[in-house]
Amino acid sequence: MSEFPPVDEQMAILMRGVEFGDDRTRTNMEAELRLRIEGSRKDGRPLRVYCGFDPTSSDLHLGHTVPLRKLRQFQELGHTVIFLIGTFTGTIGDPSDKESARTQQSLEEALENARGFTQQAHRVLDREKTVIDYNHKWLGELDFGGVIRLASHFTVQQFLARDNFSKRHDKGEPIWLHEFFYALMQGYDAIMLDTDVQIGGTDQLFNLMAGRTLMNARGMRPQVVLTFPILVGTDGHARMSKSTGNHIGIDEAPGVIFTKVLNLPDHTFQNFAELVTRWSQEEIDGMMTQLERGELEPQAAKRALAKEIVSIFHGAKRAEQAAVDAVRMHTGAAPSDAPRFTLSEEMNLLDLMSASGLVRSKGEARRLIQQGGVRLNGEAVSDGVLTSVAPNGGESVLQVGKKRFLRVVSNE
RNA sequence: GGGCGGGUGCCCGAGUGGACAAAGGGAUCUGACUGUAAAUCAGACGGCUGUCGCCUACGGUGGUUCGAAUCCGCCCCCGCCCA
Repeated sequence: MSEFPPVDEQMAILMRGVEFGDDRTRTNMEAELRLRIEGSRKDGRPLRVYCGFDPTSSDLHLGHTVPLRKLRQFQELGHTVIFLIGTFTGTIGDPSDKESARTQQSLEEALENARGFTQQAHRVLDREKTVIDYNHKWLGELDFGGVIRLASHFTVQQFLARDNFSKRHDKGEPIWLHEFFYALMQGYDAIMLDTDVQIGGTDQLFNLMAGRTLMNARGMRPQVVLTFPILVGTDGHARMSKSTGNHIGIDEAPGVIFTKVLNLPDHTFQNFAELVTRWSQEEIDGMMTQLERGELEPQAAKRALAKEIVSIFHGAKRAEQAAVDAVRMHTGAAPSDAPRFTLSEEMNLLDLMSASGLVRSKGEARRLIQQGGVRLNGEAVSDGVLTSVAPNGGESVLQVGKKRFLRVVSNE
């Protein structure tokens, strides 16, 4: 049976982008993966590959797509991919994410979020070939004895060696006991899914390794672990995450994604190009050289990046539109996807801005107007109460700052 | 279980009876500048209100007081040290 591509071909694709803290781990994992692939080819058995995602919100962002695209590659090579939703782990909070260590959600919330998650994941994964599973199914069933047995394979020192625990420990910041169990749960997932390979971000290395420890303890062949670089957020430094507020959601409007990418700090270009585009390494290297030589404007590079990213999730046509809109917006015209507000009676600007959701409160609207940040049809507004808009059949454009637009229309 | 120190606005953090919607910093927003970037400078940053005004806020709750983020009682939570 050789329905799988040759080993070297598979290795080349799968190892692309893999990053470990040290070379030893890399060589070991690479060797182990090769053995697995050889075995799979010989027996005609697809590898079982999984990656877990905590449904802390119902939306996936670009950071999630990095491992998703790797899963997709496994799928295309004929392997079995399990999209595991952390319906249980999500209720605990991953200590890798300092904020979420505290916010625990209910299973109901997790399941609710999982719906949007799955739907969005199918934009990257092959719907037909993806196995979806939920870890509350087995983690929720584990009894206390089972938990203790899992815990007995680790020492406290092992956990304290982990960067984010040791730092917090030194600073006297709280480390909740339940946070320690996060790694155990992820490891147990690997056991229950009987995986060959688990992938994740480099920040997940500890958790992925815990899976190996536990599988070993059970006499199972430990999973191969592949980790990938972390995608930075729009601030250019911190890991992309919704709770940090530096994310670019794949379900966001094309125009929003486009401008967010365009506004990324220049130095993030390579990180994004390598992790979230379909460009080949050669193309990216070429662009990097051009950038260094000053032959390519950083902004032009980001424009191309923005177009590419939008077209991945929304198609080439809408990416083109978003590019056009970005230019229009720069000249003060409303983009084609600006929200609309239908006026049924004459309203002053304060009421209009607050009713349409353009601002959170009238106080905010007052402040913005005072600061000269509000324009009506291109003209700066000086008073929100005296200025009003009446339904006249035409369209008025209300603008806040540089990016927020509202098209005010009336149904007359 | 004991001792000590804490719990303040989105985050960090000052404030120990009135001058507190609460210093300062960060984040954010607006303006200037600019490459629709970064950096920098200026302003804003609980809600309602056409400037004086009102309401809601300093872990929770109940008090003391003309008046409490500030004092007292009880409760909940966190850190350090001891057991």
